[in-house]
Amino acid sequence: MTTAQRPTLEAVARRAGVSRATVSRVVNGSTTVAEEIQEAVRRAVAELGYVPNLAARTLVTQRTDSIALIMPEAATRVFSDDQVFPGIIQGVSQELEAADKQLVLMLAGSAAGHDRVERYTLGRHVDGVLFASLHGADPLPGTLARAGIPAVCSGRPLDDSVPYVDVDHLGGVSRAVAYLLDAGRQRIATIAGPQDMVAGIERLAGYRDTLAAAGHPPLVAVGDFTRESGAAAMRQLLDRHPDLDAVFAASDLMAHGALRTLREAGRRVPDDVAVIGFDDIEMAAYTDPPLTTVRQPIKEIGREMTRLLLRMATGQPFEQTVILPTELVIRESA
Amino acid sequence: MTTAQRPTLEAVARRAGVSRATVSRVVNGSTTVAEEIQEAVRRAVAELGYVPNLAARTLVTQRTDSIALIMPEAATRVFSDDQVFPGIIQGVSQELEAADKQLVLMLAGSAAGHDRVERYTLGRHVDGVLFASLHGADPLPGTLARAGIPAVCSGRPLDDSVPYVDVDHLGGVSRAVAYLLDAGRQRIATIAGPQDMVAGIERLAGYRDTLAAAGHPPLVAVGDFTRESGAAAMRQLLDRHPDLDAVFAASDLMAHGALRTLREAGRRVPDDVAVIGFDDIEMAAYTDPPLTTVRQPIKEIGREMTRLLLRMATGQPFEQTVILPTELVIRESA
DNA sequence: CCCTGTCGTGAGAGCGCTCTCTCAGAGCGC
DNA sequence: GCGCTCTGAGAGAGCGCTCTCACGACAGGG
Repeated sequence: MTTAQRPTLEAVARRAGVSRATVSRVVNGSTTVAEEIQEAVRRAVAELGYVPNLAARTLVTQRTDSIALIMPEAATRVFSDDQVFPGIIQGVSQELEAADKQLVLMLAGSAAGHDRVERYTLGRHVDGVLFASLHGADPLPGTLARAGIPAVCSGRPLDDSVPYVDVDHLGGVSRAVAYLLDAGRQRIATIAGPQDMVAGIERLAGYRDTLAAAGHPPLVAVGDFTRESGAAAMRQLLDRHPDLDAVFAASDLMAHGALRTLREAGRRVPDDVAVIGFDDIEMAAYTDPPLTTVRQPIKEIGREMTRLLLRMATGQPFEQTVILPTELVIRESA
Repeated sequence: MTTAQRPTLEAVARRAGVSRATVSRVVNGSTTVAEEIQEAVRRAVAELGYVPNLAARTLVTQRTDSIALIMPEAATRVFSDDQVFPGIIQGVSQELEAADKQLVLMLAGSAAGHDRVERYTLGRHVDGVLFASLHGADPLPGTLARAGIPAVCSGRPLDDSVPYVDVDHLGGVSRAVAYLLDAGRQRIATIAGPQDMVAGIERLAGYRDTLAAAGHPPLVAVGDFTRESGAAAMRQLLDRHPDLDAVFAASDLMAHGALRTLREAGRRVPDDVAVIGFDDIEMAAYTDPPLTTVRQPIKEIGREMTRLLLRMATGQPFEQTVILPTELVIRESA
């Protein structure tokens, strides 16, 4: 334990022959300080290797210069290989880096974990809170909003309590289904996601609407975004509708599971059954056959959430809703 | 902005009819306070919804109760779908939660990002630093160690400057290769990982050693842990050694790429060529055929790193090195 | 020439907490 | 009954910073 006492403002001030206040002004970029004094202060800072003590600053400014990113640890989507998790983090991180703020990551798994998150965020230990893939109707965003703590969700919160960033699920799904229809597919089924998550709900709605508009009946099985659930749902669909000739899966992972089931059932893809997924994860290009899918800009979600939050935190005008575009990526499965 | 003034120690003290010091004692779990007074204080805390101001506490205790996890943003391994990243975070997070500390996540991509990490960690804004998959010979761990700031790496740092946690690469690889030998494979090739990363180096060494001990010549191609590189390396190997009958790939992603190349080349797996990967990522169970691979306990790495760091930070005795076991998972590709 | 305004700097008061030091009072031996 | 130790609680000093306010110097207008 080297106890090399770190230099304080005081030390810098003495060395530069000015007052603490002046050093503070220079360090924080005030323009009202004479050029040569600024120079002297900066030299002293460099010579002493001065680094401001954030705790002391926080104590008086009431800013922490850090924001929390809350992720539900248990959520299937988060820790499987669908890359939503790393993608969002990466986006958030980039945007925070530009703003010179810190990222405090909290995985809220257990009930105890949730309490901890609540204590920490409501205790104003961060300047704002980002929620990634909310599970159901968590009251925390609303609570934070009421406490005046900026918060942003990814995906529309069920109670509309805070601003959110989401992708155009409906548009993406609609394009995917339209593509299948254009290709002459007659019996288009879907493997839907969990119906307590916005992504699950919206993607199913998009499927229903587009199909209804074309006068086709919906063929629905429900999964939970995982491969296993996709494989199981596919079996169910084949049982109930042996004549289906296309499937839209609400996640690439489920599409992957479906692909396996189809192969086991002896159906050729895309000849017998066309398959389209959603997400465009890394793996989608490497399935057999490569997966046609709806790409969503995950990293952008993280970035937009962060931008929105920072605007809220600094009192700038901000939108209640940001919707990012999705895109149909054509490969070989459809 | 609701400016509901948050209650301070002072307020709690007044309400409970005691001094600030006593409230502090109760809040921090000192035992030298009479039971009924503790009770009164706790009631006041609950009634007022008091939450300690961490910044104020940090200012005097010099503890921040948070630790930094540094990840190289650019590293191929980190943001592809090999799940090393989420796995480590999850492990770290669980262990920190138990210790009631916060996780500050920093992605050090650019040179500017690296500077930022250095300033932040050397500025003692965290109680300790965790490095995930170091790239080459980063001097930062050593610098931190010299500054008396606890740090732990995943994988042996090239300069041995700080304690580290790693898995038993050699043992795992050795078991995999021995398994291939036992199955009567004669021409066993490897797709190695990048040779500037410990994981890449050690896994290749394990392959060489085991093969040499059995009197077989090494057949080596080098990749960078990604699918594409695995596919390319496999092509190279088939070109150079058309008679090979087994491949050990240093990552599942590369094994996946190799699988595709082998299929394109008309080789059957495992009949013509046996394939073994390393990592046991989620996807390994879903390749065609399902991948035999060496499992490494990623989440445990995160947990062990954190435990080690916390021990260092609290001045308890700690090991310089923790090696976690690997395990051969037999599926169908070998 | 004085008064007012402007600009740049310093003095000093806290921000909310912990921790040392002090002190009151209880218990006990002689 | 005196003085000792011991326990439990309070007083008060700061941790390092920001920010308001005051103040001196100088310029310009009356």
